[in-house]
Amino acid sequence: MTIETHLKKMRWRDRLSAEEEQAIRWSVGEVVTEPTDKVVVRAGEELKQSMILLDGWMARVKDLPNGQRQITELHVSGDYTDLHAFALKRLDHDVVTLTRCRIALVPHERLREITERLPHLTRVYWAATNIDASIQREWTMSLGRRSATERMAHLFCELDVRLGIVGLVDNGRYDFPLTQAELSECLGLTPVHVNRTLQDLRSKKVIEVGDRQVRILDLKALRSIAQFDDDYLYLEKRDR
Amino acid sequence: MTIETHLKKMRWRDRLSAEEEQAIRWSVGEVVTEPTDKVVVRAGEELKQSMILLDGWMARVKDLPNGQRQITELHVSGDYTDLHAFALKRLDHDVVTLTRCRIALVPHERLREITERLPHLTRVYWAATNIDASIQREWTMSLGRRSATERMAHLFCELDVRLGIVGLVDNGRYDFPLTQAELSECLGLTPVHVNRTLQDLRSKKVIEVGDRQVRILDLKALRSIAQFDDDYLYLEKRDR
DNA sequence: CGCGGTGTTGAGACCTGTCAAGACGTGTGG
DNA sequence: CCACACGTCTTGACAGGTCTCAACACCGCG
Repeated sequence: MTIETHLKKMRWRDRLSAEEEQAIRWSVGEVVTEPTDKVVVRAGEELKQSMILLDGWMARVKDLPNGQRQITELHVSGDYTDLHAFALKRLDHDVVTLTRCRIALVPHERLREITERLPHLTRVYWAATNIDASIQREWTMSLGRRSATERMAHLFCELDVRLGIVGLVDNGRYDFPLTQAELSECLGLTPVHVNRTLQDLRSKKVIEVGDRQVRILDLKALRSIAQFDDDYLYLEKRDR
Repeated sequence: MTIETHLKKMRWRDRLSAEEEQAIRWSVGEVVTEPTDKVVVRAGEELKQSMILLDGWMARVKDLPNGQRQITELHVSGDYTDLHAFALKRLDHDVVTLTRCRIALVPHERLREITERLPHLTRVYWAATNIDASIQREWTMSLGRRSATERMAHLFCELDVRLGIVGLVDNGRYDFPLTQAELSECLGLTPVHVNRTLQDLRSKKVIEVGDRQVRILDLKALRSIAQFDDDYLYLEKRDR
């Protein structure tokens, strides 16, 4: 995968001019590879660049003093994992790899230049961070109001859509490299209960999870369990 | 309260030039008053303006098809309640009043002009929406990993800081107009359990809640219960 | 061959939810 | 001024979802 994956995702929601696409390509500096389970960005540190994930899975993680962890968002190919760091300068959470990852680094200096010269692209990227926030809002709702089964079904629906956008879903099947422990950190559950909830979904014959991949057997039923509505993913073109 | 409250909050995190402050003042159009419990913005509708809350309390609410509700963020005087609507054009949640509110309306046309002419102010506002997202992330963490008592303590710590910024805390005391039912929608609990959790905090002699106000008796203990750390509120000046 | 990480299962505890009833305060209308 | 309705807060008994702790199976890998 290349930076084209990121462009593909951006084009899903906005019409980008040739100049803007060129600016995006120009903004990318070094491409690096990071191993599994590496804390790529640590909460609080001063940041001079942001990252576009080309290949692999990453996550935003918040730590509690007592050692508990909450994953607040998952990132897949084509995602800007910490574009918000450009405006914030430091983050309130870690950014970690969940698999081996290829990452394109974007110096903030270049993003700054985009905000100086390309107001429309700036608004588009602004919207991108807002959509991240929207996803987080949906997770908040899941944690507050959905049962374990619903919450899990919802996550798999979300990933189905987000991976679909960048062509990573094949016939209801997609790679899913998280361990049950990591999944439990997304869903606010214990690993044991994640295991039981997976069995519940499996027994309902809507989804199979295992072997580092997800297989959706009955998307309609899965969405119905999750009360899933993709509005919050803003999959539409708008003038910005 | 006037638009000055909003400026006060902005100045907490950024040095604004005279031109930028003027642009903010210029951006404000009509000021309107809305009654309690009004849905001011409904999820999905096309938006042409955003709102700065001058007086009162508002909230972002997400509805589930089955009628359950989750409040994903509370807004107080000086907050932009839906600045993200500028880039997104529609929202994935409602924005509602919790009290009688005075609201300044800001046409998106003027925000657009700011993004065309004032890149620094644009980055500052971009950061503002990112801080909203950070608050939401912290709520996600609360819902995922903190117990009812911790979660509630955390919320009251957060409000203590956020209201303090705009001068609405007097000696550990601040107005708090939410009903226990509304509080339960913030915390992902039932109203009954909110009642019991309040009694728990009260019996620990750290806080008293009632009569539409909060009185913090022992801030240190409250913060310790909540494992509160205000990093996520970004209360520092940075060059953007 | 043994080890660590991951997944699975069982029993019991605990936190939070559900349901129901009553107390209290406030505003309204007779 | 009283009667009443309504929203809010409070309490109790019980149910249920999720957690805790512990043990074991499985597997890839050194």
